[in-house]
Amino acid sequence: MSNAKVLPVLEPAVEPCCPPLTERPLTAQEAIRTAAMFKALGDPVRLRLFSAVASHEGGEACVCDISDVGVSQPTVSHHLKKLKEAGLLTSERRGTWVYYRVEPSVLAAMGHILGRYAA
Amino acid sequence: MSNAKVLPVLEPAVEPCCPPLTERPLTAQEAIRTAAMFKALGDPVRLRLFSAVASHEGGEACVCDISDVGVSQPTVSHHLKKLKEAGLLTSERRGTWVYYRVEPSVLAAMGHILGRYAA
DNA sequence: CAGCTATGTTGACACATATCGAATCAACGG
DNA sequence: CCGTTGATTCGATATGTGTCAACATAGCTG
Repeated sequence: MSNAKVLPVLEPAVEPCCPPLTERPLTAQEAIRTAAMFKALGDPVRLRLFSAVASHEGGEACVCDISDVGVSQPTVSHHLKKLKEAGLLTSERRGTWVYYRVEPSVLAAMGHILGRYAA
Repeated sequence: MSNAKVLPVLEPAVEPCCPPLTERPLTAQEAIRTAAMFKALGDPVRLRLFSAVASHEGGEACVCDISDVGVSQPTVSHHLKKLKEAGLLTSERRGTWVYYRVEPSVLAAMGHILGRYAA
């Protein structure tokens, strides 16, 4: 028992977690956290889905708009779930369709971690 | 024999390949290319190794300086090879030790791809 | 309510990858 | 030239991951 911070999935790595890669060597904890964000974008299908949402009008898109990436519908759903778990996307059901939206803070954190190279 | 451009490892995806994720949906080709870069940083051990090199004095470090990440020496070598194949690091042998150095252009490309979020 | 469409979930499988031990290669020193 | 130390490669294995078919769920519409 003890504390309730055990569940890893409830912490989508949104908070400003880690310093730029050039500042000092990351600790094991920081590396696990940061790697999860990069890993989420480390798959071509996920990257295309994310890009489709990010570039869509209004910063959001329903699954029906973005599901044409060459894989089956369950696979699309699977990848969207991964992106959501990584904190990169949020979803909301409005009637028949489910809309996905980009979470800017996590992208900002990734840009921050890349440090001076990203500038 | 024929031409010498057969080896795939000679194309480390350094050139400015892709637009920001928010500009338009990535094509399949672009996504494969971009995902490879993010994937390389999507492992905690690789991230720690890369951070150790990036934050080391002079922007370079020998394997002996950074191999204390909790995995065996062959595993360290394996991950460094992956980072090199992704174009994130370059290596050079000087006497007994091998020195690794950050390739800034790839990091810049990643920052560019993150788009306005990284700023 | 019945049927239809849009998403999500489950189970299974093929493939990739992270890891280690052992062997090998490279440089240095006696 | 041989032994030592650092670094990579090889072989094997366990785990992770992407994928799809089948099924389940949610909401609209008649």
